[in-house]
Amino acid sequence: MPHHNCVSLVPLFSQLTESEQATIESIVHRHHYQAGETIFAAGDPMDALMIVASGQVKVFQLAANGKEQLLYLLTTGDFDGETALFSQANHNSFAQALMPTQICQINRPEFQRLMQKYPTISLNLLNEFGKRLTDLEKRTTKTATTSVESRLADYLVETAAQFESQNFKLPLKKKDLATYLGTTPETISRKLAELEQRGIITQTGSKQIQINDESALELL
Amino acid sequence: MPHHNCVSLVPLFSQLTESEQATIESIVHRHHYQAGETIFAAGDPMDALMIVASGQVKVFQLAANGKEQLLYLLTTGDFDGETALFSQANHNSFAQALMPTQICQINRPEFQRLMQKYPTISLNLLNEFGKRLTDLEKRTTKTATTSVESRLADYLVETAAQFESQNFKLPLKKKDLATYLGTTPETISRKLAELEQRGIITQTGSKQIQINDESALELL
DNA sequence: CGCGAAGTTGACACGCCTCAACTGCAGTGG
DNA sequence: CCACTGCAGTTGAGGCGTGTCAACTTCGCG
Repeated sequence: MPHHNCVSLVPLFSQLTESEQATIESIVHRHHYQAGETIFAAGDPMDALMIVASGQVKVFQLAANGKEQLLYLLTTGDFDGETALFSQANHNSFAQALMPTQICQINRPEFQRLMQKYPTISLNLLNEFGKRLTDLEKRTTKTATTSVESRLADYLVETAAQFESQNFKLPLKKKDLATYLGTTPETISRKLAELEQRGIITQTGSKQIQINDESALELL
Repeated sequence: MPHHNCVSLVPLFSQLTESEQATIESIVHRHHYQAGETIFAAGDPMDALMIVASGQVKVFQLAANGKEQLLYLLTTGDFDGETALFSQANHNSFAQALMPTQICQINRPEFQRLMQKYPTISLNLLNEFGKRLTDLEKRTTKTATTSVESRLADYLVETAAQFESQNFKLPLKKKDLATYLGTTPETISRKLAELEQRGIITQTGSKQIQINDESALELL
């Protein structure tokens, strides 16, 4: 099996020359996970940056009552685990592979050396953090202030934008989509049925969605 | 009126020598705001780092339906506006002074020069971003998965920890506390009354809270 | 002292969660 | 290749938490 190149996938390193990237590639540790496997769990020591080379990873937290909250869905080129690459700390979330997934890791000391050597990396990291903060702030506001219907509509519009198509397949199980939107699978099911009945969307296959009236979705 | 020193207040610059800090202090722009005044609004161009020298600032978003979500409460030494110190962008939130407040600002180009000159600043910034992300992730999970009662209890415990006392004054109006916790003033009022009736807390004065049974609060 | 904002309390409605039963689908092994 | 099993998704009935609206009280400040 050919080794997937991780480093070149990540915007984090994109300003570096090819030979610099190759150097980094050589200090990376590779792992493979099967669908359903746990990559890290809350409480684990956080000592490496994790890059998704291929596959799909869900990052989530568990509340005290056992309820799950999906925080991020990582695909090729995404990374996580940076939050405590500076100070020693433990993970406060879980990461689980949703399909066969290749992961590359760079452990803390090595990553810190890289940041010192190539200051552009910290700038990229800062930018990425900024994006995530902005995104999370928006999500927090949405979940706290609007109805499930709005949030779902919003999600559909955003997802269509990502796929650049009004007809797409949900990248998540409805169960996971529910925890992402802060609701339950039952409610998702009902709201989708309602949107379909109103003619705003059509559910062609399982997870296959066709948006008929985007403007209707946008005004919630 | 004596100029408050901003730079030395902020952990961001704490590794620098006094003379370096003094240099930075000299390029800072000062502003004064009265209670209720808007510091920036969503849509404004974001071109400066804002440091709170004294006073209190609330940072919030407005949802499409007009509802408010309190994101951060900034006090002396806190800063904001960094998210787009790298790429040009607009604010997506509002900032409003809650009392007479001194603000120091460093605009983008100057801040960028500083970061180049003193790499320690970007590391500190990275750390701060990490903390905020972790905090926001936790809050998102809480609001999405637990009841208002839990969230309020949690908030009380955390606030008591900050004040290092079981008897403290809420630093916010209940109205704002409500938007922070993703609920309404009425519900806050009722839940506090309920906690008091259960003997878990006592409300001595307006906004004055006395925690009687912290462990009861902790298990929601 | 008096005004306006903040906070309280009650009645009410409704969105959404819960629980449970049923259906559909995919993977597995006989 | 088809039954078997288990999980994903659907649908229904019911109840609870919390938002809403309105009236009243209290607080804070000029």
